[in-house]
Amino acid sequence: MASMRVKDALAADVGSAVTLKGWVRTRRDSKAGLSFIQLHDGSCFDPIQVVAKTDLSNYEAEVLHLTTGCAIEVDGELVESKGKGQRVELLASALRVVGMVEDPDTYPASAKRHSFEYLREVAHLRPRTNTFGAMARVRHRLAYAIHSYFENNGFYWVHTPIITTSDAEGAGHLFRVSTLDAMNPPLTEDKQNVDWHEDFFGKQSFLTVSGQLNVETYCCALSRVYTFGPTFRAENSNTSRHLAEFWMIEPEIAFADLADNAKLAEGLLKYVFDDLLTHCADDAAFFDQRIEKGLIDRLKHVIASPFRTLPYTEAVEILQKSGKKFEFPVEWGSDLQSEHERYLTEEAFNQPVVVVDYPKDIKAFYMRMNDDQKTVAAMDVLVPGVGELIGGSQREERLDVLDARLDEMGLPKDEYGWYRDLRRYGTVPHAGFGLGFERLVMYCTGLQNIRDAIPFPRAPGQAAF
RNA sequence: UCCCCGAUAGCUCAAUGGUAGAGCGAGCGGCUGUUAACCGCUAGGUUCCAGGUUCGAGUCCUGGUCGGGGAGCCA
Repeated sequence: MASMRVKDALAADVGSAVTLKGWVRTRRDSKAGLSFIQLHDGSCFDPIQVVAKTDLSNYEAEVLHLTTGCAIEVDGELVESKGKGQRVELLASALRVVGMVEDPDTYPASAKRHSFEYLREVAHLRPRTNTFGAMARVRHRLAYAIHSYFENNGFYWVHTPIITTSDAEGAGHLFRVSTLDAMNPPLTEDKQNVDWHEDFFGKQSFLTVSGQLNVETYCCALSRVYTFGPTFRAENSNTSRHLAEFWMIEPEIAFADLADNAKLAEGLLKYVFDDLLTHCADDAAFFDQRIEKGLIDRLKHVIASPFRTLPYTEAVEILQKSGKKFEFPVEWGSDLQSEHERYLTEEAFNQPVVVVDYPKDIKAFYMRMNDDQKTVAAMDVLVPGVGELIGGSQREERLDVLDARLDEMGLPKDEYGWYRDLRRYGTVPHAGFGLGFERLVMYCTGLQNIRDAIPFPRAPGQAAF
């Protein structure tokens, strides 16, 4: 008897003899001499209906005691369902209990609605629910689609380091990595500081906040590269859009400018949205129905719309002339707030908008100076529904300009030795962007809290499981 | 980190300062090719923690812990 996934069984021919293995969602008994068991194994959104009749040897002893969460194996034949709601069902010839629920009365994820807040407290069981099973599958498919897109377009995946010794990337607080004894660290001669020379790497080390600077080096050799891995921010920010540990996709392309960068972002987003709607149709339908109405139409709208490029300066003028009352005033030189971004992409244009050429004072040192000496070649991709999804830039490839920017921002040049070397030995215009993976998952599922878009969320004070 | 809100049964929530309640889930029974079924019965509580006010506190006050929403920061 062939062991099969529920997903395949639901599509298989009537008459097939199969074995299915999974967990019980619900059990309903009929005194006509049978029980209906909804069995799921995570292979797809839908469970399959198992029909267990009283002639099973363990019907009284075990089947009638199955509750939500029990693990079972079922041998049987796929038959046309006599009831409504499903094409086929599994008529059981044998049912083996693999793992019972110890105390059904206190099973934390019973067959009822639970709040997302509660399920975060039982993160080891939340994948058994519709929403988090679907989230996990969508997450997988998005990651797969991202790799596929890059593979199809000649990119190489570069594994940038998790541990770095650069403490001057300027992207928030870092988590320290150390093997020193926290209770009794070695001190410098004057006893005023910890002597980091004694630490594992001979200097201070941290968890990475971005793979960008590293991936630029491979970009300037392999031409088209990307990173896809975890990043860490020790910011004490407690919001529905921030995590201490999150995954980021950072492509980097050589011999390319900001327009090429925007085109890449557009191509990537459209590809992964389309792939998701094709390959996770059942999960997408669930999110569209139960989490955010109109989700699928929103994604289709992005797929069908050209992305509009809009210089920051024009964006500010549009916002100022909009007559719209914003909580924060709009003026040239300050960063766009979320409400401004939403207005531009939702009301002003109703299409994805790529805002480019931001004032240099609000952007990072490595972004390429424009000829006006006031703006840099940075871009934010704004999409209807959430606002900013991607941030990127053309990188400063001219060493003298880069050095001037480092000086201007008070950053130590000696910390950027290898980064500056790239500009001395065959420098080339290049560009890239960062896409927060969990924010992409949020956008594709409608989930409102980023902690529900990752299997095991890490946030200030939260690292159980 | 700042502002606001909250914490009562396994879960979701009620309860004017005066005997702690319901729905779901669970157990038992009934009924039915059922669809998060339906009907009945039963069990289930240190009302987040520590103080305080009061004849009396789930309720009011102070402090703490945890959670949620918003802001800042960003991806």
